[in-house]
Amino acid sequence: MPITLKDVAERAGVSRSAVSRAFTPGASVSPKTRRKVEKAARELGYAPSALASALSTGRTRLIGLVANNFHNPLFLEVFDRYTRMLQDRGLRPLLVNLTEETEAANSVRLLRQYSVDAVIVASSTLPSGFAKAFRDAGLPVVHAFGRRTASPEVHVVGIDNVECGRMAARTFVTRGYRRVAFLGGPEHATSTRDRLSGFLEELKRHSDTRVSSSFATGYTFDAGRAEMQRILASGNRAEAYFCGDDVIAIGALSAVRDAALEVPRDIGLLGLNDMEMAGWANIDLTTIRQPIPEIIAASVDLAIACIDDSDRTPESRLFPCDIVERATLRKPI
Amino acid sequence: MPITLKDVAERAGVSRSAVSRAFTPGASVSPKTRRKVEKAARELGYAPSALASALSTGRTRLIGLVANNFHNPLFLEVFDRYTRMLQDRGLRPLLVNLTEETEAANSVRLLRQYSVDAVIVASSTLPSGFAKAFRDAGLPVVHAFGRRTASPEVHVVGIDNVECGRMAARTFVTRGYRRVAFLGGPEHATSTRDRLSGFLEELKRHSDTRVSSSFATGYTFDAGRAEMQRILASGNRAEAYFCGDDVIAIGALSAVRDAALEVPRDIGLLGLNDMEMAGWANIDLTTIRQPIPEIIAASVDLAIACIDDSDRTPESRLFPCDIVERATLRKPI
DNA sequence: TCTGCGATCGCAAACCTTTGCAAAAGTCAG
DNA sequence: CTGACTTTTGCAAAGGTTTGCGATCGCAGA
Repeated sequence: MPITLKDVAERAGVSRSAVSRAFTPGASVSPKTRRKVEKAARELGYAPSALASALSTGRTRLIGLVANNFHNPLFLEVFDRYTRMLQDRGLRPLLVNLTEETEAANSVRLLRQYSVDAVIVASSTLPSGFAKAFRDAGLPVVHAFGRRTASPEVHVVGIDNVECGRMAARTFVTRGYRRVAFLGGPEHATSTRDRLSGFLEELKRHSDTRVSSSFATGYTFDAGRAEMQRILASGNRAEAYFCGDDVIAIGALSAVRDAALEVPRDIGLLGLNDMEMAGWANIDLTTIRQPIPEIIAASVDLAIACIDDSDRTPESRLFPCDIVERATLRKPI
Repeated sequence: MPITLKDVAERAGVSRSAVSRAFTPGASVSPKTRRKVEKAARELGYAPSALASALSTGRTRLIGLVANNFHNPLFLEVFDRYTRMLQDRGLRPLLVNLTEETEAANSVRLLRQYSVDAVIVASSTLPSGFAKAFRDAGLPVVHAFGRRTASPEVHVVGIDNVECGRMAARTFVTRGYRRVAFLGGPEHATSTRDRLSGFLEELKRHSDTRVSSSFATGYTFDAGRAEMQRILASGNRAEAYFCGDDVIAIGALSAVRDAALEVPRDIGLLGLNDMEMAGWANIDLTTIRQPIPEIIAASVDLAIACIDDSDRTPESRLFPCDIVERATLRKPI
């Protein structure tokens, strides 16, 4: 039923190889045959089978895009950019949803069955065992939004969470906040811990500041709101909070407003990520922008590089973040 | 390098066919050979190549998941459910991002190259030409979140937008609103038009109500906010607004609050979709819930059915919506 | 006309699996 | 033990493409 190389070859009066070469950039074909082939292909509506091609070349042009966070709106933007960037480079994303998946072996089997050329893990919370399992299965792996370690076992692209913590601390200090706090995501998450440690480290240099910290139970609106409510109820609040994520900050913001407090007059909030919603007029969250486009571009480029050179030594590429000035923090003094 | 059928066959001391059959549910294999094969496969870490299998069977178990809306947070939930539901059925989503794509031919070529078994178009705004182009290329197509037409050209799963409009109208009437309005998405979108026509139709039966309508320029927060600001500035506002989408409603809500008006005392708002955010405490939007899980399940089931019976006559499956009672509309009187 | 040399071309094998068919093995009754 | 079955097994072809290798072509120079 479908049109194959052979059909095109017959119609164009050339061999199958000629047709194949006409569709392979850089292959040796005379302009004349190329024209004949193109004409025949057009008339027949031929589309080369990526499957068969993959079988001979060993390249599927399929990239496993692994994610486990489908609740943070930021990831919609992430998917948008990944799919488009991969498409632009002639690659296709095979989306793998690891929500509730605990067994790396399953995902490995799945990715190997479809012989993806590489895997991009786009998650800050996926246990590192997964990335390692993929690598051990011989798949080139890039962990985007991952954590830099001293001797990385897979390629990592992301931000320096420790430096983000420092940046938050400096931001608070230069704006005259003296009693500050960290309102993180889940305590065990490595990103949370890194941000906190940078935050504390930088604040140590300012002996006139007091700092406290607490953790929301998840990277969600409700968790952020609940934690801020608890803080406010305790009657012992800080002047400004560095939240582990925009969505936590937005939850905290709602708790603050419900308590009839004003932002930034009574309490300051600083988010992290700069998701689209942070810019909405009713939120207008001052936040640390994570350079998503750069991270995504770098992870795709790195994945492509790994395909050709499958055992290049793992590297980490970290991108600097910057403050997006909005309305939930006092201006610098 | 990769382990193939042949390697397993040699190690198990059986033929390649035996191995293949051991992995094919329902094939005729003796328990003894099955055990031998399974043992060898396990020891070798064999994963059957979906590609080669696809080449023989003509089935890739790949489903093209086509979308063009990566800004409405609702779609994150949609992707989550699709990927998981497809995974559960042993199918894989090949995500195709059609943002800014105007030429259906490109997408057709792409989907044919990877010989997807079926295509699910998940979009309420994609021009119907795309779905038709896919169908004309011989691909089974299901249009989810699409529009029912008298004689559908592809399978459609979604909601009855006209009925949603009527439901909104009835809701307003039973709560004693007499000056009501429609604040739709882009005027040309068929979903917008259907909702409006149902809304107007139902209100005709209530001669004591006055109705007006206007349109946001897109299904976005900013567009909803801008349109509501325009309305408020005109000094001629209605008592309650039926918004074409939650995100528009949330934008409108922010404009209302900025104008120091109170919801629902001064102005009522009704959304459509019930996205996760609508339930956030600082929004608490009364809205018409679209039964996403049912729509997605039905569209996947339909797609699967189409694979086996590729020219079954197109049908539409529409699901009823219901009101989610929250805090932006008066209670029924 | 003949030689030499690239450029182009076609053959056929290879990639890995499935499956129709026929042969082999197993089962069971008589 | 035989014959009539049924179940299991292996062979080989098929599916669509790529690619190494040897053959052919076109063309320039002698």
